[in-house]
Parts: sequence; structure tokens; C-alpha cells
Amino acid sequence: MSVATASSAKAAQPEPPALALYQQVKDHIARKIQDGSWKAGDRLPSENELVLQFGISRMTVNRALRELVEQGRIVRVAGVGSFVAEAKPQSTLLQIAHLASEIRQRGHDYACRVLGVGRVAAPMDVAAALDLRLGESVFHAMCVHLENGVPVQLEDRYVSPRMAPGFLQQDFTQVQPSEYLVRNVPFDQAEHVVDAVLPTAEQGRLLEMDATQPCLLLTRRTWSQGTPVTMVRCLHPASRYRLGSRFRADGNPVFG
Amino acid sequence: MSVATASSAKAAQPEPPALALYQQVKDHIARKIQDGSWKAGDRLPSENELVLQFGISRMTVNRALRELVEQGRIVRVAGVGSFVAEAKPQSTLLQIAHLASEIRQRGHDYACRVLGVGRVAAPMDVAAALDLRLGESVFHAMCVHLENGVPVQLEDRYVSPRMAPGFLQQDFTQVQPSEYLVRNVPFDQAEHVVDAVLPTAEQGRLLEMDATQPCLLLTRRTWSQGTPVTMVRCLHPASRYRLGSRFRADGNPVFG
DNA sequence: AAGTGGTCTAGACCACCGC
DNA sequence: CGGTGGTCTAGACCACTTC
Repeated sequence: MSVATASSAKAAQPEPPALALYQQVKDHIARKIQDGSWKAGDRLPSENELVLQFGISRMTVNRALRELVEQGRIVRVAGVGSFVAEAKPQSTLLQIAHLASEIRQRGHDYACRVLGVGRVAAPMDVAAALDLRLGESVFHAMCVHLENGVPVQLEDRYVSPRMAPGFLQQDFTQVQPSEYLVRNVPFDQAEHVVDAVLPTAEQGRLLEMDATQPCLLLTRRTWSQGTPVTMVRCLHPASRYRLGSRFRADGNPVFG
Repeated sequence: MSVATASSAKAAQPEPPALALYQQVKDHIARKIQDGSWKAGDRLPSENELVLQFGISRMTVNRALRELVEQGRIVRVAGVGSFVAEAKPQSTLLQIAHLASEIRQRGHDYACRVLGVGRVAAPMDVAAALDLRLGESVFHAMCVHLENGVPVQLEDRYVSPRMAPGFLQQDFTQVQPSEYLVRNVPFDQAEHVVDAVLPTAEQGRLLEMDATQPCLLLTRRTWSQGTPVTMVRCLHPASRYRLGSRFRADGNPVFG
């Protein structure tokens, strides 16, 4: 047996433990996907090709690929091949992701009012959240999302220019800010915090709601390779929006 | 090779597809855990024992057990054995689970005021939620949970007597209702809905808060084997409680 | 030393797909 | 038909824990 890039688990050398071979294959592929070398829909090498590349057995390659499927990073079709999965609609958790498609799935109209897009000096909370210096330049976008003409979300988003330099060139009436980021700066970590708040007078006006009525405030931060990408505050009139999820114990969450 | 309970994948018989062997082993073990035959902490048969029991190879048994680990149903320790995992603190999602231990982990005092425990006729919403007839008898419990003496949650819970006949016999100043249920009626499905609401005057009084301030309302329903177990509404003053979660793409959620 | 799980191999058979 | 993934086997070596 010949071992190429991998150091054999059977080697007599007193090396450090050395990552499991299947883990090395997983890492190799995950890196290619993460850094953009392989894009969504691209075809991966077949199991047999990987067997030759790494000089390991097919069972080991198979395990690596199987676990990548289960993490949602690749898709496999028997008789056809393995492919890089489409970017996941946000994290596995709060499926707030794709507000637009969620609304359309209900058979309703979706629209987006862009209130402002530009470059601002990072206020303290944003600087802290995105790991920037106070006053450093950040992209900012504010939109109202409407379902059948009724505002359901006020999106207040800050984006790190380092991670998404092309952000301002988008037409956000066509592509949602979140959509653009998911497609172009895939993240690998996300943090969600859910709060209940009363809107400010201004927020109440923009959401066309009574400012004495409560809102759900979802704050999300995402990271790519350890670097913050974006921080967004989504304000939802509670009377028009709620978060829900459903889980089965046999493994996979079922959203509804 | 002899095949016991499993029908061989290699059999010449034109049987229906037949579940994968590793899946049969998974199901077998999952069922034992689900129906209570094997309780949390119990030792599972070793890989070699399962090899003999099922008449299949160790790799196949290993895969079954590995996937059960990853689903959080069992825990394995090299050189020691495999064990049934502790009941998961609720679903994988909203980690609201164990309010008491969460509070204690912060180094704070936890206390519970039991406002009432008893048997009531199911109102319409409860009957619908628990799949009961209108007016059918259900258990009801209401508690206020306190952190350092300050109310952080008003718990309003309904429990199906069919699924948890011993519910009323508990001392809920000692054991939280949720704790009792997790231990005695393990669920396999859960549904969460998060809302923002203003408390009623009564709720505001019980939570010792200003009734013009918003609350997070978490409604949870759980099922065991397809039958509803409990429906609980947890009302949290937003100023004292928020929901949060953090996820990494490499598989496992990291709560914080 | 005996038992456990963790990993790996070099084959194998199968169902399926696309040509 | 050849290629793909899905599954399975009967061995193996290892590090580890327990006795």
C-alpha cells in the first residue's frame, strides 16, 4: 500500500497521533469548498479517483463522503456522482433564512423597500460585533420586507468590507442582502439571539405598526473562517411574524 | 455466514429491498431506548456481542453505533463500553430546557413558586394542541421560576393524563415539571414557537414586571410515539431573558 | 492479559444511471 | 456497457481501560 499526502496510521514512525485518514479527506474537501475552489453544483472526484489520489481504501473515502453528506456540504446521487451542495439556507437553526422564498411559498407577494445603502463609520456596538476599530468604515443597508404589501421585517444590516467588498454594487430590490451574502461569502459560524422589544417611534413608522405593540428582534452574526462577516438586526412585528420549528428525535429537524 | 433477525442483503431471494443491516441494528437499539427497556446510563452490548447477536460483521455494527453516537442517543468510551446517553436537554434547538441548571450554572440562586397544580377541563386551544376532546380532563400546572429571587419565567403547562398519569404526584418545588416529564415520558418530537407579546395585567403581576413591557412567549409541544405529551407556554420578561444559540458549520451546535 | 472502541484494508455484490 | 455510489465482509493493528 502506498500513502500519498496522508501519513499512514500503520506507520512504525512515532509520529504525533496523525488525524484519521477519513478526517483528512473530509478536511481536504471541506477546505476546497470553503475557499471557493469548488463551487456549488461542481462535481467532486469519484470515490475511486479519491482512492487513487490519497492511496487509501474505498471504505475510508466512502466514510468521509458520507459524513460530508450528512453535514449537508455535498450531495451524492447513486449512479451519477457527488456534487458540492447548494449553500445552506442559513444555519440549521432558526430557519429565518430566506424570508422572500418563505413568503412566496405561502403564495403571497414579496417586496422589498430599500431605505438606504451606503458606507458608514462603525458605531461602538457594530465595531465590537464585527471586530472592527471604532469608526472604521462599514457597509450598511436598511430594508423593509413586505408580505402582500404589509411590512413584516425591518432589516438593519452591517457588513464587513473586508469580507464582502462587492456588497454595495448590488441592487437590493432584486437580490436580498442576505441572499447575496449567502451566495458570495459563505459562512461557517452563526449566532442568533432572539429578543422581545417595543419598537421606537421611527421603527413603528417604518413597519406601519402601533409602537406600543411588541416586536421580535432577531440579531444574527455570521463568521467565515473565524472572521465576522455581517451583523443584522431583524425586527418583526409580533402580530405578523413568529419563529417556529419542529424536530424529530430520529435525527433530522423538520421545519414548518 | 449466518443471519439471524436480519435478512441478508446478499440473499438470492427476490425480497423487498430490505432495510440496510446497519439500519436494522440502529432501529433495534433506538427502539430499546425509546420504549424504556434500556435506560440512561445503561450499558449496551459490546460490538462483538452485537456481531454475534445479529450475525453480521463488526464494521456494520460499528457504523450503526457510530451513527447513534452522532444522533446523541448513546455515548461510547474507548476501552470501556457503550452507554445509553442521558436524555437530551430538550430538542437540539432552543436550548431552553433546563432553566434551573442554566441559572445555577451562572452561579445564581434558582427557586420555583408553584402557583397551582391540578386537574382541569381542557379548554379549546389545549384540547386541540393535545389531541383531546373539548372539556376532557387534563393536568395543569403553573409555576413562576426565579433567578436570584427575580421572576424570569411564568410556566403554564398542560399535560396529557394518558401519557403521564403520575404527573400530579410530584412535588414541583423539588422537581421541575419539565424535568419530571423528560425523565419519565421521553419525547421524540417537539415543536417550538416563539412570539413577542405584552403580558396581561395578571401575568405582569406574577412576573413582578411592568405590563407595558414586552415578553418572549415560547410555546412548546412534545410528542412521544406520535401522541401529544404536553403543551407549555413559557412567558419571559424580555428585559430578563433572551434566547440564544450559536452554530458552527462543521456539524455540532455550540450553545452559549 | 483481556476486553473495549477507533480505524483501516482489499476485496465483494448490488442497484442505478447514462451511453 | 462501464461508471457511480450503497452496502457488507473478515480480517487487521492500535490505544485505551480494567482487572
